This record gives sequence, C-alpha cells and structure tokens, in this order.
Amino acid sequence: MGRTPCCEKNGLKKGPWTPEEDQKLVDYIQRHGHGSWRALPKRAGLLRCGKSCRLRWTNYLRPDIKRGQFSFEEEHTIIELHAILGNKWSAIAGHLPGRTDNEIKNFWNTHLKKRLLQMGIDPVTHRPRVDLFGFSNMSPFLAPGLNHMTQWGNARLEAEARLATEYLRQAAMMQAENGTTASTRTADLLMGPWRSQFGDNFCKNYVIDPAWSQQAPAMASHDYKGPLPQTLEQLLHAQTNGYSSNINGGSLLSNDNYESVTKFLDSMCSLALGTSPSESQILQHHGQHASPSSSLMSSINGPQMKMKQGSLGQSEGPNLHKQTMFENRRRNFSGDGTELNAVCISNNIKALYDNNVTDQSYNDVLPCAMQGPVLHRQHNISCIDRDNQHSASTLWPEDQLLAVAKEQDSVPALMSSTSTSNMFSESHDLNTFVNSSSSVANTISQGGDVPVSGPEILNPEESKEYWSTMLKSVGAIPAFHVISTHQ
DNA sequence: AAGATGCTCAACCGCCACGAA
DNA sequence: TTTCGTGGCGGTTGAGCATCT
Repeated sequence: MGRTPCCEKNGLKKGPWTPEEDQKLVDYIQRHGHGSWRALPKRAGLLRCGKSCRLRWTNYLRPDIKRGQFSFEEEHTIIELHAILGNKWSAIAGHLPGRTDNEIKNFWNTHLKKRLLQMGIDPVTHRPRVDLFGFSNMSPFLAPGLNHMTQWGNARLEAEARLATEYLRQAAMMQAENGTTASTRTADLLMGPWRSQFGDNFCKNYVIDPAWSQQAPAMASHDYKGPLPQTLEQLLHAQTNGYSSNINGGSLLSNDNYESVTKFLDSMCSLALGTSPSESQILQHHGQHASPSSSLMSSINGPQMKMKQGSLGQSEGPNLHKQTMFENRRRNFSGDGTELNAVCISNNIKALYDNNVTDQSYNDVLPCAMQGPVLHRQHNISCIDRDNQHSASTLWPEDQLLAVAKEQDSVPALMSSTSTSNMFSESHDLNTFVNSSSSVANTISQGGDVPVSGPEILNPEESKEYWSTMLKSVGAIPAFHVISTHQ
C-alpha cells in the first residue's frame, strides 16, 4: 500500500529536461509567474509533473542562480555553517546568494566532505576523528557530546531555533510595552535561546566576543559541568565553579547590553532558519549607536555580536579583558589544536585594523564571520605569558608562521590558537602584518597592553625574528590547522 | 582500444509542515 | 478537529563523462 504519487505519472515525462522544455517553462513563468505548480505543466504545455517543474526552475532555470565553481569564501561559509546547522542545506543556502540547496548539498557530498575526511576531521561532528587511532568503539567514552549534530537532529534544531525566535519576539513586545528589560520574565525569555541545544551548539562553534563569554561562561565552555542557570540574571551573577566573574555586580540587562544580547540572539536564530536577522523592533527603543565597525556589521549576513562600552571590563582594566580572551580561547582550542571554528578571533583583529580603533574601544568591535576575499593564507596567532597577565594576537602569513614553528623548541604549550582567516583584503597585506606584529611584540615584551598600531615598523625579517624570540620567551608555541590548500 | 571504475550533479522520491476547507 | 492539497526539504539515484588499467 504505497503512498499516492504527487501527480498522475502516466504519460508524464521523466529524466533530463530538453532545451525546448526549459524554454517553455521559462516563457510561461516569465509571463504568468509559476502560480500553482500543480497546474503549471498543463498550462505551459509540458508533459511533466508540477514538482519536476518546480525543481527545474528553482535549481536550474531561475535567473538569479550563480553558476560556476564555489569560491573559497563560499567553501568556508559552508563548512562553518555546516558545523552549526548540519545538513540543513536550505538554511545554508540562505546565506549563499545565488546558490541552491541542491548545489550546496552536492558540493558538500562530493568535495568538502572528502576534504575534511582527508584532514582527519569527522564531517558530521567537525571534530578530529578518533577512529583514526583505532578508538572508534571507545569514542562515546572518550568524547561524550562530540556528536552533537547527529545527536540533536535537524528537526529539533529547527524547532528550537523557531522557539528561540518566538522568545525574542515576545521579549521585544514586552520591551515595547514596559520599556524595561530587567524583569525576571524578560530574562527568562532571553534565556530560552541560550538554554536550547541550538544555542549551546552555536556557542561551541562560534567564539563569541570574549567579554561576552566571560558573562556567559557556561554557554561558551566545553567543559562546564555545573547546572545551567535558569534565568539570565542567575547566569550573569553566577560565580559558578570559578568560571564566572561578577562584573561589578552589573547586569547585562542594562539598556545598552540588552540591545547586544537581543541582537546576537536574533542573529543566532536567523542563522538556523536561513533568514536574515530581523533587525528586531527591540532596537528601536535604544536607537542604533554608530560603532567603528558599523560598516563592517552591515556588510555581513552572519552571526553578529556587538558589545558596547559599558559595564564590561572597564573598571577591571585591560588585563582582565585579555585574561578573558585567553580563557575563552583556551577553552575553545585547547587539546588537539584542530578546531575549525576560530574565525572570530581573526575577525576581531581585522575589525580593529579596519577601523583603526584602540584597545579602549575593543568592545565595540564585532566578531563577525565568513566574509572578505582571501589573498593570503593567514593564521591568527595568540600568545600569553606564564602568569596569564599579558596576551597578544596578530595575523601571520602561513609561511612565516611555519618558519617560526620550525624554530621552536618543545616548550610547554601554554596557549595555542590559530585559525585560517579569510578576513584579509588587499589593504591588509604584508605591511599591515609587519606593523601589527612588531607593535604587538614590542608591547608584549614591555608588559603593556595589546596595541592596535605602533610607531615601530620592522621589516619582515626583523619582525619574524622578534616574534620568534618573543614566542619563546613566553613559552608559547603555535598550533596549526589548515582548512584547505586554497591559495 | 576497450572495459572497469570513479566522479559529478541533475533529477527523483518520500516525508513533512502548513494552511485551507 | 480532521482531512486534504501543496510546497519544501533532505536523501538517494543513475546517466553521462572522465580517468584508470
């Protein structure tokens, strides 16, 4: 007893479309629109079922379809999104203009999946394959929770994202009605997305703004085992297992930060659903503050997070902030050093350079992902001294980084985090690298703040030598992870 | 040169969500 | 509340082509 077919099969053609059929379909849709797909074939004079027509149009004949090879940026985007969304091809396609879900699915199955496997990365979990070492049957014990995407399932993911969106909508309504954000009810609503497995997964795959992570350590940490706070207030004020610091007793639900939280959650949900962030009504009550990175923000259609100047870290001084950055990175990159998802750190640096902002306004810079042309392979390298008092990051061309790595002795890996960056544009070439790296190195050596720009400009050789010395002095070694061989 | 094998991707199939009746 | 029609989605297939033996 089979399911009734979507249309009457008898007499209907199957298989590849001929140019004549394509022309008929295009002509009809251009004149009349597609209307009811079921009725279309008859009206257009086609011996096809409506489903076949719809597929042909959406996957092949639609005028806004982008043809040709996937760019590196597109590849990168697909990998990033797949780490969060799994096989939700339509949601992924929503972030790649002109690409269809079918095309992305095919590309994943025929290219990207194989490439990840060759790199020793499980294309389902986006984590290193333990079975390479013969531990496959032990993996549930060695790495519980690694198979997050398969465990959760796409349906649940989408359901949670929709639920989270609804939470946000309600929160926005309450905000509009009451003009206040600090009610327990609002906090509960905002916590909805955070508490969902989707939120957890999102946080695992995107390094959130470091300052924010300090406020929400339970969500950003892989190894947090404590009970999840049940409200945002609890979360923000929790001193759980030493992970969290109470920032001057301040609340993230102050007006300024409320905007950030809701904006971020909105973006998070839109990512899951393949829609554009709603630019929710929530913002209307606070107005948009122009930040140095606002142009950058507006150009991306991906996860965004803005932390405003406010209670976060200001009175604690820059070192607290840097320690937070380090803690955040250590949580996300400790272990095997093969995480795929370190984009945001690079993005912070890029945004700093783009906007010529100072460390003081670092909190205004968005971590953003998946945009910008690739001209050089870059790695974001960070280091921190043994007392966790000073840290620095910069982007290194890969060849120089490898050269330094070769020179390294086997010193303890106090930290290591790298990422492949697609963030550098033409204006951020080797000169920028030299400027930044020499400046950072100088500051580190003097025990000072992480700078954004500095007066000293070393040539590449000097810069390389300086960094090599500095890295050894702080006992840091870089770790590498190469996403692809793209040049 | 010819058969075997591998790869790509357009197209199909079945399931599901959703809205209308 | 249930049923039905429709569109959308993800998994899978298989024809056509390329490469290997």
